[in-house]
Amino acid sequence: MADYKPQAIEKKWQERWRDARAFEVTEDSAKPKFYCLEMFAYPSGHAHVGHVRNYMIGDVVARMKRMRGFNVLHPFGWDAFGLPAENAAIKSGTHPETWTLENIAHMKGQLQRIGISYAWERELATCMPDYYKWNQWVFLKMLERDIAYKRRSSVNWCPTDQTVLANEQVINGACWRCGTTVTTRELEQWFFRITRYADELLAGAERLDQWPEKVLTMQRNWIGRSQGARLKFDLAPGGSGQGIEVFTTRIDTIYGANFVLLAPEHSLVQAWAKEDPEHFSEGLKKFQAQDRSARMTGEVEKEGFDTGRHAINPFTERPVPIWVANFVLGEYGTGAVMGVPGHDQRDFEFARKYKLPVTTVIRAVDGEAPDASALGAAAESDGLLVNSGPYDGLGSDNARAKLTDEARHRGIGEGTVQYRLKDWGISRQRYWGTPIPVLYCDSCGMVPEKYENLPVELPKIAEFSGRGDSPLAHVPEFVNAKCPKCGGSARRETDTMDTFVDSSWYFLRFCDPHNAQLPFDPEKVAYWGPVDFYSGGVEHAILHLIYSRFFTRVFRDIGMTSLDEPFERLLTQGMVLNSGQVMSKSKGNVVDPDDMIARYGADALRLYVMFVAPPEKEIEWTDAGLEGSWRFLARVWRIVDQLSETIGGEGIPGPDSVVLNDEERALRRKTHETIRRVTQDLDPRVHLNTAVSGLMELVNELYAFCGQSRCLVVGRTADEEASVGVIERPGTVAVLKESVEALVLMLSPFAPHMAEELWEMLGHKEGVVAAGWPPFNPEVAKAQEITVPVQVNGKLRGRVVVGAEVSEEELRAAALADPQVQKHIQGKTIRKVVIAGGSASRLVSIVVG
RNA sequence: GCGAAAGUGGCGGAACUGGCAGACGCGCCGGACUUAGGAUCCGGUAGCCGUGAGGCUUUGGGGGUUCGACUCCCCCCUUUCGCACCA
Repeated sequence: MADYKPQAIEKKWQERWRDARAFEVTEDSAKPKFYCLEMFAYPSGHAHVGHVRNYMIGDVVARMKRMRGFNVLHPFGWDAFGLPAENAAIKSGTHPETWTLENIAHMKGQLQRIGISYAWERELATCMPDYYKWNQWVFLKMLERDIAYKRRSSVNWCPTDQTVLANEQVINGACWRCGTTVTTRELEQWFFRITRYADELLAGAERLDQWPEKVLTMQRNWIGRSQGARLKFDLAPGGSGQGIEVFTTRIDTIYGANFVLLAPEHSLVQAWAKEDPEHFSEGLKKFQAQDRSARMTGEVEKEGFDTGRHAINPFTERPVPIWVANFVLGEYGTGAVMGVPGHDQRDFEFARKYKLPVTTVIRAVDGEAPDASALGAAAESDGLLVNSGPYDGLGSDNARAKLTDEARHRGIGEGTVQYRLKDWGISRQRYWGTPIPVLYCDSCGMVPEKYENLPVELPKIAEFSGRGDSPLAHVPEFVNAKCPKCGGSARRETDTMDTFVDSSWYFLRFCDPHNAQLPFDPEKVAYWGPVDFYSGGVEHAILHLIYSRFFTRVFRDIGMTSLDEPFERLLTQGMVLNSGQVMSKSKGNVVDPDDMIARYGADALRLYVMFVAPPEKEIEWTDAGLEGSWRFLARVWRIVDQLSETIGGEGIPGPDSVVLNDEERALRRKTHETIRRVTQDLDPRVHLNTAVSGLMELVNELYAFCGQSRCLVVGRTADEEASVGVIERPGTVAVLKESVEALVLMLSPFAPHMAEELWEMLGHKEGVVAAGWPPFNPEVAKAQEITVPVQVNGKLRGRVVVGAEVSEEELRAAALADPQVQKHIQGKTIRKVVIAGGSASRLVSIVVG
């Protein structure tokens, strides 16, 4: 008998897996494919338990699917470009590449010591030229299709990180990475036209029925589709050529539009400010002092000033004043809105503050016309139109259609759809990213780099100052280049791409990671795609997951794949907390997996993290819980170790070919019930915690069985030990063998090293994958006798034991005859007897009165 | 403010489509084994009443539907997350 010593076992199997290239795969049409992926890692240094939980979840799924006969692609890689590497360079002088590669080496070791079954030959790092070359390739394709374009625009600027941020990267007005309040800058920037796919991304979300509803809702809100109309207000007097176009979703309230509001950034405001600088600079001054993010999030009070100009409401044909208001956003819609104080709360507050008239033009279908002034709030619901000339009496829906039609006929407006989603700004003024492959030539203007010149490599030497322009701009040998068109002198673009570009298609590259001709072979992606199971943190609900859906469609449109959606099923795993807080170096509460492996082994660590809570939920780290999992594994080890001599031999007859007694049959039933339960919990449910508890129950049952049948030494007195003999009954040997083997196989996705070791101890030459998932036999799982609970007036009063094939009449008679039940029904009238449930859960419910 | 999810023993959590609430584990209590055990094996463990058989109460609170509700419906409370002037 040997004690359970995880460290030695784990090392042994990790070496074997590596030497046998056990998890490498190729396309194989004989097996169904399964693409299992965890979000790849940013190589920040050391992975803590919170990071590796995700890889453990994916590994259980991958290993289980392999055993169930799937050809499983389970790759891993590194999201290796990004700011922390560059910041480390500024701080310590280490080159970003050195820093990144060292971190990758360390973290790879950590993952290998946890025993994650990756196809390491497919490993990729986005900072390598053979990867980012294809970022540049896609960029050029996007340029050709007008998906990539450059424009000067007002952009989000993080003063700490000294770079531009995409809208998706600004959280509550602050930088997603460092939390600094974001400011604005006017810059020439490259954009990806993700808005072209807005409708498709929205519609596609409807079909993602294996994604968490929460993530889909967040994406829908982010895309923010609004159906409405654009409508032109002419300027008064004279209604000269130029007017003000507004966007509204409530054209049904047009007769209540008593003013027009312009964003301070609106071009007309800028023009008028030139004509009348005194008046406008006075008004605009207070907005300039206001924080942009505070303005965006509505923290500042609604304020405005009168331009002194008027516009004509195109339906009432009356002049209305034009005001500038701080709550109107320049970048949404047309930067101008119509003010309907009776039916829009913001406009109402504005009107009240500046004493502008309020008109009611909608009344409730079954009520009076509400008076917003009396109400103290705008009546924002739909209803029936009043005070609206020829449109009086129409419902809001109907009126919107009619008014939009009328506006179109008159050439002053049209129905339109507006999105909150904006094009994705991808220029970053940083070094450690993919160079944008374009040049600026004095005679040819902007010229894309030629495909054959890719990759445009990052120069090795760069100065890391942390200044607000790209470090590449200070490397003359990079900047100065020849124009690909005319051969004259040209300057290279010195901005690099947002690192979210890298992660938007890496899952496709994994299908063909060493392809030197193309980003990937379309046939390989056709075989492996889409990702069947994708897991990662919910913090990527919008950023990475919407960009990836966008990129997949771009690859589709350039003919590289027929996929629309990249990820079939998404699991967002919960975080690991320690002392109630997220693990972080600064809080000093990180748990390093290597420390836990040194104490309890990787298998116990994996088992604990999988068992303590469902994968989606956050968990609170406890050493005691980990120890409990270790105890369970040691318990499995002991029983298998002790039984291995008896059940590990050759030529043992199976349980179908020997006579079984009641106890043996019961153990067999429990074994098959467990197979059914654990299988379902893993696939398709991914309820990993209950799968583990199912295995624990089976182990408890095995101990009880062995205790009774005296075939186990553990826990006995010295005297008793002597009486523990050789197991004589062939039935006992047969059911124990079946049960223990099923246990070891089902445990193997969770505790792969120990399971392989035990499997070998049981006399098997080939590993657990070759053995396959244990088969479930419904005949064996079926109970011969069942215990049926009996309720009287809804309270549990007794249980009757009957044959599994009992008829309803027999069951009713047995229930009524039960002495416990009798006590509660005696002398009362039986009103009703309900026999409920199918074969799985039966119950008798008696109603007396 | 709007939207979503969730509230179950001392703790983490189970209960698949309305059918035996508290599986499994942690912790705690007891027993066995033992020179000893923080090892191991066995047992107990929601609360209250009762020596016991058993009874009553119990899934955030209140109401409802049903033979039967952790599960469905309505109201309220709490927590977490997301959105937050998008016209």
